[in-house]
Amino acid sequence: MSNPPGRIRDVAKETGLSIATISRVMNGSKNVSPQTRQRVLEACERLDYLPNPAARALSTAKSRTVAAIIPTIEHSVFAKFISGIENTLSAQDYSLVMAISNGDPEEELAAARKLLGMGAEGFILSGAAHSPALLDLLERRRVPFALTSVWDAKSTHPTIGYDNSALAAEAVDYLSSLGHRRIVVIHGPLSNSDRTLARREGAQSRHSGGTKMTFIETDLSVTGGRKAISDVLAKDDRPTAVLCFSDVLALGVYFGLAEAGLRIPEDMSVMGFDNLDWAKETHPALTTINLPAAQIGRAVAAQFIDHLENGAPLRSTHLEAAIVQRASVKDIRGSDAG
Amino acid sequence: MSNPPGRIRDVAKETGLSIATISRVMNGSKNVSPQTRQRVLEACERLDYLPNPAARALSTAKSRTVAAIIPTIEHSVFAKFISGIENTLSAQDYSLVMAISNGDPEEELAAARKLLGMGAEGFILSGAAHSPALLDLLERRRVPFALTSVWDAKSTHPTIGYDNSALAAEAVDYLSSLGHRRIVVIHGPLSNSDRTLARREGAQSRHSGGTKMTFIETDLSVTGGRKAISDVLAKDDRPTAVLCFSDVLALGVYFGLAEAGLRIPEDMSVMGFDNLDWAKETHPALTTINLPAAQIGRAVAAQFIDHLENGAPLRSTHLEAAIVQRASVKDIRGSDAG
DNA sequence: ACCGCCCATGTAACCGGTTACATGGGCGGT
DNA sequence: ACCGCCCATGTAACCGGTTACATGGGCGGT
Repeated sequence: MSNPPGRIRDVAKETGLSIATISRVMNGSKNVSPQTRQRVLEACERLDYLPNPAARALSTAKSRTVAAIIPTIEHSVFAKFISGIENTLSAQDYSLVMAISNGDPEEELAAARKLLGMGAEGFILSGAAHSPALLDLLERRRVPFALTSVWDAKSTHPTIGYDNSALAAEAVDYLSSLGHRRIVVIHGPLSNSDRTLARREGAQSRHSGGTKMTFIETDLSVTGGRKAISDVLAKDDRPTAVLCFSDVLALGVYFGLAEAGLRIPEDMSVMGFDNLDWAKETHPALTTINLPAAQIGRAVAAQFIDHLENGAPLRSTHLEAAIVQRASVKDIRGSDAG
Repeated sequence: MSNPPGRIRDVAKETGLSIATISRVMNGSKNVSPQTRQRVLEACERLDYLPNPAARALSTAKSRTVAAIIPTIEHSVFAKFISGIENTLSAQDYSLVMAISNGDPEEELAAARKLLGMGAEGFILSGAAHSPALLDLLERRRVPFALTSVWDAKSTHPTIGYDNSALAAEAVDYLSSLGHRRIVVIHGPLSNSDRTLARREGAQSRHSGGTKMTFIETDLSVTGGRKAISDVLAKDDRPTAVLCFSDVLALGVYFGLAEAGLRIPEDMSVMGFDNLDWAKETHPALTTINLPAAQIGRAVAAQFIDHLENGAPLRSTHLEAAIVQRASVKDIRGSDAG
């Protein structure tokens, strides 16, 4: 029957009403009599009518599309983040268009142009560092954007996330409080990851007194973590604890230590960052920092909807992240006081 | 200057040309003189002009939007798959809209309606089993779709992926060939996952002769794998090999065996399915089946583009998946011939 | 020198919605 | 009984592109 998808004029014809009334029903306008509404709804059902989103977007000048650019989707933290965004957006009939930047500001800029060309009317960016050309582009076009997975009260742009620097400092404090004085920090590439940089700076801020801290940069992967720990083991001065700025790296450390015949936490303590699903299942269970990735996704998406529908300003929002104490860090106070 | 985003009529005014010519330049039509083209391009640059995608979609009746529905994005295999789709699509200025069904056909149907309402003109579905209402909906609206991560020559719909049943059978054959006669198969929920079901049936098809096979259904997570293996260890009749229908489950088995003080593969062999990034880094390195997730994503996206642009039919495509032999499976021929 | 064709460009209709404004029927208040 | 207001509904312009068809200038062939 309706070979080309039903159009609003078909529904009007079917019901004997005008297209304006059909449109009012579809948009939940109040000035429609209940009988008419009912009649229209039935006709829509019969004709399988779905309003054409392009036509709607054109006449309302609203695309109901939000863009997100993430460095990678293969890291679970970002997958959860995207999933949180997607859920919240689609519940309000918004679409998400996303792009993957591989952490490269130039790729990010190119992706943003594409997404703009797809009608995105809001941008969810990851991290605090971006090409000035990108920020300029968005500002010139008056497209709102937010920086996520970071929280920085001093930023001139809205930031929604946690305080990477403070969390890393907290992790070091935690290890110190349990008597660890020789700590190796393993982290992913600093280039193009301001979040990693912030964590490193936070850790470094605790680099005082009797604590010796060494930083190792490696690939952000299980492989990277494993490589890093084998380098550590090759040297003489072994740390008592390894702090990884991602659970993925910690998993590599687990395998590296297992291969070397070292036990966690008896021979070496290991702490992660992320609290991925499996972190509680490792052997021993991984002590880590719980990052609320899905929650950030939901929060930022909700803010965008509120902004686009009601003009509510985007607000910087600090989400809590806390240490989850499990079994991979040992209290070595007294036993090894040096 | 251009507070509202530049429109095609602004560019026309700026260059003294008509909107038709501007449109021709933007679409790469051949009948435009080089000087004019140049002049238009410069004006577009100056005015920061990007064609309004809604207007374009409305007048061409093409949204350049493809939908993908996946059961979850938190499993790396799907994250890679989506990433493959997204890359290929965006290179041709198509957008991806995606939804997560949690493996529930009703949620999938609801999501599909939303995505249709967002203008999707092609659907990438996961697995072979879907609500009849969904298939009916898509067929009635003449929206093309493909079933992915499965390959079934007998399906009436295009399937793009690997043969889950054959791969599982191959895995069992491989274990048998190394002397394993008591095999436990650990898999995720059968309900709503025809892919898991196909694998189970494939394995079962080898349930002949002297091989004893036991199937355990659990959550598709590290936790699930760990729970399953601890149930196995609690019983008397221990298997010589554990085949997991996901690397994630295998990781749980690794931790469960480590906790029980059992060594892999000396005390028990473990085999996975997926070949996730970290599989080569576990200790011992995991023998598994390499599923070409990103490749499927790229292949299906490329087919959709070709279909939507040139009318090329969607073709069922069989992608190779092969066993990756690493160190987690032991050859026990001779040592334990019973 | 002139005719005709081709190519670059323009005109205007159209895609399918939304919404400001117009219209008119019915009901309440006097 | 009549007036006026309100509410349900309709008319038509508009959003910003694309494209079929129209137009006219210049060049090549005779």
